[in-house]
Amino acid sequence: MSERDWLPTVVRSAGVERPLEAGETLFRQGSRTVGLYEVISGKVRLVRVDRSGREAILHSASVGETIAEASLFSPTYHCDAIATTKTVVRFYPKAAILVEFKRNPKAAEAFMAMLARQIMDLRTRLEQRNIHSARDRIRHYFAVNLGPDARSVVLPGSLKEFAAHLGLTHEALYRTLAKMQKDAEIQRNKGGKIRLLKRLYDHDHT
Amino acid sequence: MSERDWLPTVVRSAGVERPLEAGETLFRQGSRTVGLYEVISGKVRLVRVDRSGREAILHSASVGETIAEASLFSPTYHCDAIATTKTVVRFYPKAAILVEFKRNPKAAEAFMAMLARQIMDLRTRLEQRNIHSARDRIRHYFAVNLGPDARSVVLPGSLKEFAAHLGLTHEALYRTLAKMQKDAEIQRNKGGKIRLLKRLYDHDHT
DNA sequence: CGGCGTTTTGAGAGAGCTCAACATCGGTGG
DNA sequence: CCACCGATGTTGAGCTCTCTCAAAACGCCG
Repeated sequence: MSERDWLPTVVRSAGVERPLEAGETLFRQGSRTVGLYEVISGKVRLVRVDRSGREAILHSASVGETIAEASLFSPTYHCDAIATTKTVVRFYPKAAILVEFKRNPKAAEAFMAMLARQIMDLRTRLEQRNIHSARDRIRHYFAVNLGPDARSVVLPGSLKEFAAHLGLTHEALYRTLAKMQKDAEIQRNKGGKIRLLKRLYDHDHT
Repeated sequence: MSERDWLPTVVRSAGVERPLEAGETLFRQGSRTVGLYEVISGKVRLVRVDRSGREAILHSASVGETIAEASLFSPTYHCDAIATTKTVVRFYPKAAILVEFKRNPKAAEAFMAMLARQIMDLRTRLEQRNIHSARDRIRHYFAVNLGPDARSVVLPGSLKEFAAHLGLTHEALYRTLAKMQKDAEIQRNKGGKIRLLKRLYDHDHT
C-alpha cells in the first residue's frame, strides 16, 4: 500500500527534495501547475482561502502522502498548500511524469492502480466515520485491517496517530482499548500488535 | 465533476445494463475480475465478510458512483458487492477499457484525472468529519462548494441525502439550518439553493 | 537526572443522537 | 376531485457518549 510503488524509477530519480519552514507556502491556488509533491517529513495542509483570509482545510497531508496529483491534469492548482510544521517535500515535475506515462503504459497503469487503491481506502475510512460508538469504530478498523491470520492487527505508528486516523480523541481511544482488554475482547502486545480474542461481531447488537 | 466524463465513447457504448434485486450479489471477494460497474439507480454496498457471516461495510455506492475501479488492476475482487435495494448497474468490461487506455493515452489521462478528483473530494469530506459542530461542518461544506458568485450553494438532492453526505442526522441538519436562517446567516430558496448572508468565517471562534 | 512526548485515568458538560409526534408535499387510484 | 399513502421535512425532549480540560505516570533520550 506504499504510495511510492507507482513511481517508475525514471521519474523517481527526477524527484527533488525541498525543505519548507513552518508556515511556508508550497503553491497557491491559481498558480500554474508544475508537478506533484510527496511529503517526506512534516505536514502540509491544503486549504482554500476566502477573501476574508480564513482557511477551510481540504486535507492535511502527512509523511508518505502525495499531494496535488490532480495537478497533472489541470493547468492551475485549485488550492493553497502550506507547510504546517518544518517539512521536507519531494517534487516530481509534471512533464517528466506525463511523458513517462505516454511512453510506458505500465507506468500509467501503476499510477491508476495506486489512485484506485487510495480511493478504496478513503471510502472505507469515510464509511467508518459513520459509526459513532468508539468501540464499534475500532472493531470496524480491525475487521477491515485484519492480518492474514484473521486474528491480529498491527497498529501503524503511535496510539495518538491511530486515534487521529480513526477520528477519535486519544483519550477516548485509550479508554476504549482498556475496556476492550478488560472484557477480554482484545489482547495488547508489544509493538502495537493487537490480538483479537473474541470473534469480531460476536457482540450484542440485538 | 460527473463521473461519466472519463469514459471514452468507445467504452461507454460497450457498457451493458444489468438489473439487480435487493440483496442480490454483484460479485464476490476472490472471484475473477471482469470489469467495473456504474450505479445507474439504487444502491450497492461493498462489504467484507468474516467467517461468522457478519459484514463490515467498506462503502455504500449510490447513483452515479462507480465501483470496483481497482478491479482493472487486480486479478480478483477484494470484497463483496451486494445490492441494497432494487438496483440497476452498468457494466464495463475490463478488457475493453484497458485496451482503450493503451490505444488512446487521452482516455487514460481522463481516467486518472477522474480518480484524482475523486481523491480530492474524499479527502475533503474526511477532513470535514473532523469538525464536530454541525454548524461549522455545514459552513465548511459551503466554503468548499461555493458557487462562482461566492455567495450561494446548491444542495444536491434532498436534505436527507445532504445530511447523510455530511454525516449528520437529518434532524440535526434541519435544526441547524433553521437556526442559521433565524440568525440571518443564510437564506433558503427554492430548489435547494442557499444564499449566504454573512461572510463565511465571520463568526466567533475566539 | 531532567525534559518532552506519549500513555493513562478522572470528572464534567455539551452537542448530537434517538425516539416520537406531526406537518407537508407529490403521486396514485377510486 | 378527493382520499390515501409514503417519503420528506420539522420540531420536541431526554439521554448517552464523546469531547474537553486537567493531572499524573511512564518511557525515551540527551
